[in-house]
Amino acid sequence: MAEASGLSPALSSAEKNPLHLQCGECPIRHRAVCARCDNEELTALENLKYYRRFEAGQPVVWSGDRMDFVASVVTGIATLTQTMEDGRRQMVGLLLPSDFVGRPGRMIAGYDVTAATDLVMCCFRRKPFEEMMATTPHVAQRLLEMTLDELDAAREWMLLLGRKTAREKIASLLAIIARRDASLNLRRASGKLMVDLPLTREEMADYLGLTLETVSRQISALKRDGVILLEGKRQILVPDFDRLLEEAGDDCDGGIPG
Amino acid sequence: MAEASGLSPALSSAEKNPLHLQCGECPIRHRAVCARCDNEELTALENLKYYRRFEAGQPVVWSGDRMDFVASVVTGIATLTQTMEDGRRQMVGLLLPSDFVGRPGRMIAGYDVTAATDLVMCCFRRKPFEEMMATTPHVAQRLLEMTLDELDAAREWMLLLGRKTAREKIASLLAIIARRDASLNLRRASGKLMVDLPLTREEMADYLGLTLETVSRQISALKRDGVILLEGKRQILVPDFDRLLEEAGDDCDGGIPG
DNA sequence: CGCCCAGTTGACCAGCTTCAACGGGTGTGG
DNA sequence: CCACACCCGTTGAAGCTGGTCAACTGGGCG
Repeated sequence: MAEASGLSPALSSAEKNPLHLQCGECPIRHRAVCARCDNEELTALENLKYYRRFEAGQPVVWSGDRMDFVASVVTGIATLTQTMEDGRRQMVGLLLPSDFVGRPGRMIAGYDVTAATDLVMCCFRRKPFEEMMATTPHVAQRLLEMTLDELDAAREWMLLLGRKTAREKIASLLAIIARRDASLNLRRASGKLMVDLPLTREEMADYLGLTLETVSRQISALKRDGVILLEGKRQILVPDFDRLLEEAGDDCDGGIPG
Repeated sequence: MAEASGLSPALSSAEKNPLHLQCGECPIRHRAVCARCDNEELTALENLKYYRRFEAGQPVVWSGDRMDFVASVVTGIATLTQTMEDGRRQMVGLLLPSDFVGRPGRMIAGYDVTAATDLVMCCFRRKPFEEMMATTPHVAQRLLEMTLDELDAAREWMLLLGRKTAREKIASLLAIIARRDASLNLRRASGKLMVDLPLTREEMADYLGLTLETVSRQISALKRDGVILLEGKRQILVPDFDRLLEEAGDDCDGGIPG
């Protein structure tokens, strides 16, 4: 994917390949690591950045590989997974648009990063990005904020993994995805809504610390009990979001305020 | 450690209360949020800080409470836990000396923080600390680094919670504690070593997503199999650290390099 | 058409939880 | 001083949740 510059009009037809997008028109401008940058900083980033695209299923990096860039997810979904020698896998992060990949100061990737759907990432070579972080405060500030948010999310996930039942886990996953894409559209999740599942049953299982069979069974059970309705395999209709939250075992406010 | 100023000999008798410690003599000086500060910044922090002590078992803050300070653990251990309405609990953080508590920019605590042992914390009122973060880069830089480390730790914990067996969980916990207090003493964990368990069986269970009975049984099993030896209930002798790592199911290098 | 992949469902089983009893150490009050 | 309670920890027995193994369906595609 991602052919070279101005040529090859055939390519952009099907995929609208954003070989270079102005930061000002970027869909994640207000949420990503660049959110707080002023115009000057943005220009600096503009000169540093380049886009990469990955097809669904492709690896972005493998754990242990050298990784010379950091990046923001622009569109699509990526997963962060850890694998044990015997093959047991656990997803440890779900990267949605505006989420950040890579750790400044570390050049070896700590996790497998995989494109779960077709994916566009806005990349920066590590070194220049680190220099920018050292000289301008806004990038570092925003990155701290985002990292703290991710830490909160990871901790909520720990509660799910350690203490929730399979049924609660499924309901929680649906609730989280619903909330995240409501917040992307600046809405509040409630009432009747549609959740577009970007993951296979196996990926959900990796996320939830379950097997794919259990995921399938519990989705069927939630459907039987009227908590959800399936529209195909990946589209899920939630008739009553509060009911879903009950099933998830969450406090109804759904986590950390502020 | 550091008697109180000049006065109140009665107070310092039983507990050696460090009512004020010079930053230069602080045991966590080189690892805490202040690690990178220069002398000037350190003086500023010196004027901001105050110590608080908590007895084992005491709450530091409850989730949902207003929290007007942030703090570093100086000595002792604190736990971060989340609780569901029906009482299920999951520990989401284990705070050892030099670890940071509280989130700049947020005034409501997101978790229950409890002293697992007698605890001394170096506290800063939130507002002045936030101002300091905004004006001097070193505190914010170090906090970002620490937060990224915590995120890595949380993700390793997710693998444990989601995919490891009870036996592996116990072995992992012992390995983590051994590594952490080896690194405090600037050693490398290996060969024969002693682990001082600062937690009750129930707290371990909360950490590992198990019941206290399962924890007890698996510790007994590891003892039977010669992986560990008990010296009392809380002291554990590990004859061969590599063997323990095998039991933990970890890669032998034990996690993220760099 | 046949193959592969994602998903569903069933039968059986293992690992962990639940419930319960018990032991040892410590603190307290008669 | 002992009796008692309480906490922490250990161990046993039984039950349930979720894992394992396997068969089957339906859709997409060479």
